[in-house]
Amino acid sequence: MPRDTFHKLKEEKRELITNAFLREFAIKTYDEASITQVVKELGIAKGSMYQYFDDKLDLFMYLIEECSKVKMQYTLHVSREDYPDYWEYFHALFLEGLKFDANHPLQSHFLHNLTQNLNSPSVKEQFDQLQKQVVEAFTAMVKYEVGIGKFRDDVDLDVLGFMLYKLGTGVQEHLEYHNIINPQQSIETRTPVYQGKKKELIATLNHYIALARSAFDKQ
Amino acid sequence: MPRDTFHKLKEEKRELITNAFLREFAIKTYDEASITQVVKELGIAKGSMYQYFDDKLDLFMYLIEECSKVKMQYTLHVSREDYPDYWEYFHALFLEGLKFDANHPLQSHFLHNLTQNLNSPSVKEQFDQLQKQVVEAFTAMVKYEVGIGKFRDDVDLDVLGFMLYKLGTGVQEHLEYHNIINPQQSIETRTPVYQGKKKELIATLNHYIALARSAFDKQ
DNA sequence: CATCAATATGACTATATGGTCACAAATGTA
DNA sequence: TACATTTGTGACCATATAGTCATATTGATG
Repeated sequence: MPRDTFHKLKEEKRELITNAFLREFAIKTYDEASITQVVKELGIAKGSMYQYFDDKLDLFMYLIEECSKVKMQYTLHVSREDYPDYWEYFHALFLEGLKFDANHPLQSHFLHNLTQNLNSPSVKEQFDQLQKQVVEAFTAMVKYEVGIGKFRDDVDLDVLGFMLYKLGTGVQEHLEYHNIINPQQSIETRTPVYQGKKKELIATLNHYIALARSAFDKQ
Repeated sequence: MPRDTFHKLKEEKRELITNAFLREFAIKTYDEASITQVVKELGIAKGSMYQYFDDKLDLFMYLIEECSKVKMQYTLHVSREDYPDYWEYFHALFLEGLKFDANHPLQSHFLHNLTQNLNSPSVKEQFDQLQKQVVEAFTAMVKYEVGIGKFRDDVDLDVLGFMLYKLGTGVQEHLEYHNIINPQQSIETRTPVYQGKKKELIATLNHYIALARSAFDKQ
């Protein structure tokens, strides 16, 4: 948690600082990211940062929380009940992700880099915790779908849940792997990751959904 | 590539060195792994290491290569033609992996840690290259199965390939996530990762295969 | 204006490590 | 034994950064 001092800052300065660090952590590993550098860039003293945050990890967690909040505003709009089918819901979630990316590129960049970022041993614990939350959310969804007879019931729920989680991250990784999106480059050019790639994303997403339907749906 | 000096070493010493570093890289990130420490442990001079290898990366790549060779000896036994069905072949590959793990725990540990290991920016390039090889291998398999009419042909080959790749890594990650296996602990106790967990592995594997059959097979 | 608390500052410390290099030891050769 | 070549050695250097702290600055308050 940031200290009071940070919250008391003028909004402008607070955002300047937040954004500068978002940028740093968006292109570097947690361990690589240098407070010294960013602070120099910002023209503020390093000591000040330690008046705002307990330490590097505190700062990092704050950034995660802020970005998550912003993204939530988008995904919480989408509600399962509005869709007759889980996969249309799943699809809709991705579209919200697109909006988020377009409107908040910096936050999107940061979150894109998070996976790699979090492999640093220094934040492994935090990563495991986050991952657990996400997997559990997916497992809960699966459970619901099985319950209402939409998903198959002959496969372990945990397997379905974990696979659904992997499916979510898989689409993005697929697009990165095939150079359709390039988060690193997008960060440099400060453009949304999916700018001009909406069609490609949706096409790939639909392919994955086609596979997933066969795998998950009760036949 | 290790220097000649290294190859000329007595086999015993060569293995002592190799094993010590396998252990180090099995429990730490590439960046975290400390040559200084291992060398101290081994009781040899740091300078000697630089007579054996160009640098840290050279050493690391050597370890990858050695372990891969050993594992290959197992997986190359399995041939697609001996199975009527891709998934039985897939299953058989995992069983060979089990044998490898049981007979070469150290190498298995190292390879298990490789994924996390390779997220260090210092070796990102190497990781991408390795990943590319693996994904391409899977994509080739998929292409073959589609060709002989076993796999569906209405989904992009790249999607099938990438998903199959994810499936391979997914089973292991699933077991780790659910604490069925614990590579870190296994390294400490120097026991094979899957020791006493064969049944669990196979059960989970079969669940994933059940899903995959529905997803990939031509109906 | 004077006083006190909250902030800002940046030189400095502690800490590690990859890699080098001049020199020592060992091994081979004749 | 005398010489040459290959190996082994470990003190040393360059490098970088998270975090600290005594001090200076600012701002509010009466």
